Amino acid sequence: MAKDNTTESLLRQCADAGMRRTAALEACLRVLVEAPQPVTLQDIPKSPAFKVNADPATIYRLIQRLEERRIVRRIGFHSRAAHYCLRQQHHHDYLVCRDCGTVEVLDIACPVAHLEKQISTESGFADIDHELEFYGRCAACQ
Amino acid sequence: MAKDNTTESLLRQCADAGMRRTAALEACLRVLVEAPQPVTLQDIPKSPAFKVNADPATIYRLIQRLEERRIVRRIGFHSRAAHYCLRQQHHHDYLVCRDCGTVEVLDIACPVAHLEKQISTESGFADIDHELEFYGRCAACQ
DNA sequence: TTAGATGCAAACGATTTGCGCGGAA
DNA sequence: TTCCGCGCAAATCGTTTGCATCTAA
Repeated sequence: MAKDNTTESLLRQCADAGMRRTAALEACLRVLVEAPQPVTLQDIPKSPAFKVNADPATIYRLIQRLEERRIVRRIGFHSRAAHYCLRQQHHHDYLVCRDCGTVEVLDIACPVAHLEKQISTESGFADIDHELEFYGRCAACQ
Repeated sequence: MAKDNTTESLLRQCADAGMRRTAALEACLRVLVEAPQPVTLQDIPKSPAFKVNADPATIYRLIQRLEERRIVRRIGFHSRAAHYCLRQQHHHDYLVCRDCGTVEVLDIACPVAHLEKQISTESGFADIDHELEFYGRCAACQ
């Protein structure tokens, strides 16, 4: 498979936002498109979908630009490293094991999306989104 | 003011959980009791409520033990440093500015507490709690 | 007396930044 | 041709750990 449509459309979106079309950018986007769950900066070059060489600093700066342009979303979890996923994908909430760090994507209707507008009005904050994670001990760690 | 009841009761709780009653522990607890919002490890010794000298490593290990005993809760936000607050205090959700990092405590009934049991049943995870933050741009940063 | 706490200093891991070269537009 | 993006290397920052000493119980 060369470039699937999704990666291609993201690349166009990046170009429209003033980013140059480089091999590293394309590789990062492809990893994000194929990732079943949020990835860390170190995960990215390890993915088989990442077919070029790139310096960690380059990946860092790319993701930073993608985040500024609101193409990717940063997620905290509780690990030392930040995780990232595409905003274009459907919003998810997560279930994380506090012992082993396993992340599961929750398949529930997000229960708080409707609060954003209300909070925005009451607080004066703009561009509100949210992050919701459940933490517990997974079956294997109990 | 010497030792308010809250700090004193936490100290007892710690003793019951096998921790020794030390000056550093008491100072940490007092800072947490008085903090209007979650604090970082570096914030703790800067607080006027922290009246002794203590090494960062000591504070780190104290908070770690308090977290293991589930006396304090860790919160991610998106800053580099983790934040901590007392679990005994009423659970809160937060509104954070993505530009300046300001944290506001949200005064809303938490909309997801009731989901924890359901998620626990469906996933096999135990001891579930959650973290919910809204991110936006505060009035000053717009 | 003695297991748990502390201080000091060094190790770590994940970014984060400065700089000069190279390639997309 | 220009300016953005890249690799390389060094600097930061927030922990995290090893070890010898101290002290609450």
